[in-house]
Amino acid sequence: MTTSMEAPRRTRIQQEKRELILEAALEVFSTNGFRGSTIDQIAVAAGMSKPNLLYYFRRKEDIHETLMQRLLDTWLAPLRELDDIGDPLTELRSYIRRKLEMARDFPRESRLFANEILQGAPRIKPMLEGELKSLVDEKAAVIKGWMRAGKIARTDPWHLIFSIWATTQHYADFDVQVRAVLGTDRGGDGRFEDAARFLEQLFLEGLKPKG
Amino acid sequence: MTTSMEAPRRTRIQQEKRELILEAALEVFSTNGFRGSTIDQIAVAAGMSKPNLLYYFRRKEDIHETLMQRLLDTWLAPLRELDDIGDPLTELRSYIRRKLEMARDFPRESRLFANEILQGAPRIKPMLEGELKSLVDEKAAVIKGWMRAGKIARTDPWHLIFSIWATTQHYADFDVQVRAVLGTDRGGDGRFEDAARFLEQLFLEGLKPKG
DNA sequence: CAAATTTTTGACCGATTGGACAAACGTTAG
DNA sequence: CTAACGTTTGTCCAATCGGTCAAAAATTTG
Repeated sequence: MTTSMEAPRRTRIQQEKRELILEAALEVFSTNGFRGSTIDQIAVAAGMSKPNLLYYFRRKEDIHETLMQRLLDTWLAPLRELDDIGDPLTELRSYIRRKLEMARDFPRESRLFANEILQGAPRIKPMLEGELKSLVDEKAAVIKGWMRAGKIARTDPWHLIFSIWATTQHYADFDVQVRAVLGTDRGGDGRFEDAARFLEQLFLEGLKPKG
Repeated sequence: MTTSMEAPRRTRIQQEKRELILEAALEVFSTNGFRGSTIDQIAVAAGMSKPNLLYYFRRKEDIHETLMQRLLDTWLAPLRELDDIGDPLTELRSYIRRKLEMARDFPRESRLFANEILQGAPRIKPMLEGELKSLVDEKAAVIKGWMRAGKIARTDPWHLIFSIWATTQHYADFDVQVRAVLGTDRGGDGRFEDAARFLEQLFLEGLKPKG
């Protein structure tokens, strides 16, 4: 029930310290990118010495890779949950809400992913072309079904998914800009509820004035 | 009519070489980020030696700063053009189209900007809180006027602007992912026209099925 | 307890980095 | 031609980088 082949067989201390390092590395990598981050920064953030850190992860890349693998699992979970059962518009609305909640609750993960993609996805391109494409194609087919059934308006399902990704992750990746533009008053904690309300209207009804 | 106080007084060679360097630096910075890029990479891309490059820009930061200043001018031009004259829906539609064209024609500039914001905008935060906020607030007021006049549906103008930024720049910043998901067939040159059609429908009519 | 094992550290290494500098080279004006 | 000025380069440097290693310290095991 846990996981997987080839048991890592780790001690209690290894478990804890590796977790500590990954937490610190998420913070550092997500704000400085891979090349912009140093092992020393991560070690300091994790409260240990550089050689000590390298005792748990032999190479800088190993930390990044581990982080990336974990990220991708949780990151695509909301899309996996998009289901054919239930009302299409409700289904889409909760997908948007879930994605927005992830941007609010896991902004560092979002930025880590954005950094990787921005730089051409050197480490995860195969996954994008394989696993991700399959998943999106599958869900696009579901959405197409809804369109054929007249449940939602006809459009391009792929670009629809892109637009949901873009609008929700924007609040994590461009957080500094969003805060700066909204100012201290509107840029406070309420901005995610405002965003949720806006996105719901945008995706459901668009901007055309009602009758 | 050109510009500004404190004349740089540059020779013809200086003009040309500085331009060459900035072009090369845009390429390198936009794909590797500031810290991830080396002066040597830029020098090679510009076809000159590292000391030679440093003759034209004394520090790595100077190149980045110059690039950033130029970027911001052209980057906000479409929003500045958003005008109170003309039909609101048409006005918004052409703003979206212009932004999407910029993502298509200047993806490196978009990625350079995204890199800067992702890392907390250390170099341009004052500009975001000052110039950018003023501009957005001004345009938000224009949009609010349209809403009061019943020309477009009532929503949050700020988040509307964010969503336009997010959806259009997505095609530059996340280009690798978009291509990977669409595959070679749909990921070709037509993807920007597909995106334009989709975004137009999304922003005008949303997803609710017609009658 | 003591032996075996795991964890931590200080010192160190070669490679790369941003940048300095003087000497060489090219260009142009008189 | 030549002096003045602008351009280019090879060499060098100190700092930082990712990573190694042996030895010390802590922990677990018997």
